[in-house]
Amino acid sequence: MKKNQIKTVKGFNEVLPPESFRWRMVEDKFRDLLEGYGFAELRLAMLESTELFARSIGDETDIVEKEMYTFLDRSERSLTLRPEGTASVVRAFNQYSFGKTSEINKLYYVGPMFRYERPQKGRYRQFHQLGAEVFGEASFYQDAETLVMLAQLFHTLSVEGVILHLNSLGCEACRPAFRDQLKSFLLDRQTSLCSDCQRRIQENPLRALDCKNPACREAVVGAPQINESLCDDCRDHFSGLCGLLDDAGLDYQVNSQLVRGLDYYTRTTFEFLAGDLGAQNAVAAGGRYDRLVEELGGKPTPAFGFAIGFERLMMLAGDKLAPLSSPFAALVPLGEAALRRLFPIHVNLNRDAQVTTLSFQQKSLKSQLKKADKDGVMYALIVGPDELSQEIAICRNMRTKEQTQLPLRNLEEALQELYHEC
RNA sequence: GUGGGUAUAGCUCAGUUGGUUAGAGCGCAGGAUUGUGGCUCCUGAGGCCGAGGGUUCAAAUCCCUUUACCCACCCCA
Repeated sequence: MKKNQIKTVKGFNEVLPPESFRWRMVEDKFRDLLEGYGFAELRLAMLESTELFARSIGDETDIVEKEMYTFLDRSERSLTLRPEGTASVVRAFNQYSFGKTSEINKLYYVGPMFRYERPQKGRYRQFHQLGAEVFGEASFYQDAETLVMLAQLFHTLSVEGVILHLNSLGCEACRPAFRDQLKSFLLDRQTSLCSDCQRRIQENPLRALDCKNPACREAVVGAPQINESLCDDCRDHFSGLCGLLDDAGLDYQVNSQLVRGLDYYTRTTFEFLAGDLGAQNAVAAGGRYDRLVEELGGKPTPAFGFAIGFERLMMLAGDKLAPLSSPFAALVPLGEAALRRLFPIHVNLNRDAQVTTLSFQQKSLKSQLKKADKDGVMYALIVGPDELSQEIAICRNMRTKEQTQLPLRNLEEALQELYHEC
């Protein structure tokens, strides 16, 4: 690395070949699955008004307090690179009045998110999420459909050992009472909590349940459980969902400590946890957020959504994907005249798929065949001065070493035919 | 923001108590075979030893500073 070499900024990792091919395969599978369930893609802005995230994610959350890329632009507006996708989707849902044109809206997105954190395994400052949101459906059937769909995605990608953790956070009817109950529980044990949790008692007491500090974990043993104070509606919603998951044969663990780092969730919340991802073990997470659309200025609209960490998904799925396909044949010209003759055939054949390779560099037969072998082609089509004068091409089967002659005049059609045969 | 580790060729890594011109494997290029791939053999290109400073006759090696990367805490997808 040269002294003045300019490099990517810290934590902004790029995806290079051949990894980029694998990303495309996984992304395509995600799109196919989601579109099969009636979702449509939204391609949204990556830069938003800071206020959007402060209002949706919650200004007491770690994300908003210390992890956002926030700056003033030349007009002194406070802008933020999006740290997650849901806020933007809800903003768009309201801005473009999706709710008025259709009862149910199912939307998905794929793209980079930005959080200013110390990078480590499975965590980057620019990372990518595959996410989806469903608006206008309050039924627990929707929660179940979405969770089963996610499990299907993992199955399609041969990702194993991912466990669904599930909880309900209640709604505005039952959560306030629980919060108060939890608050007084925590206040009694205030001195044994970490400083973060002491601060959280007032603004975000639920978060203390999820703290990983050993002292806090011990202190919250015996804390009031949210699922014991759910209202009847929330209880029915949660047990209805669990019943549907049982019917679908989808395993899950109810985890009453599971709290999301974002404030907007109500009722169902979940995480898909993977055993072999190290410390960053949540590969997908989400839940229901029935109040957020209204809080961001829209009509009251129930909603359910999730996001998948693309990098984390790739760590689980990456090496199980099908190998990359090879080009079918190598065109091997010897001399300028042969190259010139083969060029139009080459470009015509590659219109829809990579059928042929062609070197423009006048390399030796030996090195061209070497390259053809490395590329894994089925055939090499050799055309030199001798073949040109006889109007033929030598067609060498790279596996059997068998060589036949093809008329140069119909070479394009002959290759086309061979290609479609295999 | 807090710890720990690492930094030598495109990649993976050796490099002794400081001592001539810094090494291997893989990869890349060429040749052995004037027009036939994989195996083998030979040859070659490719390095400011992360950067800056210091100690020394002499530094990849010792000291200081700094940066980047990795892992963990934290947070989360």
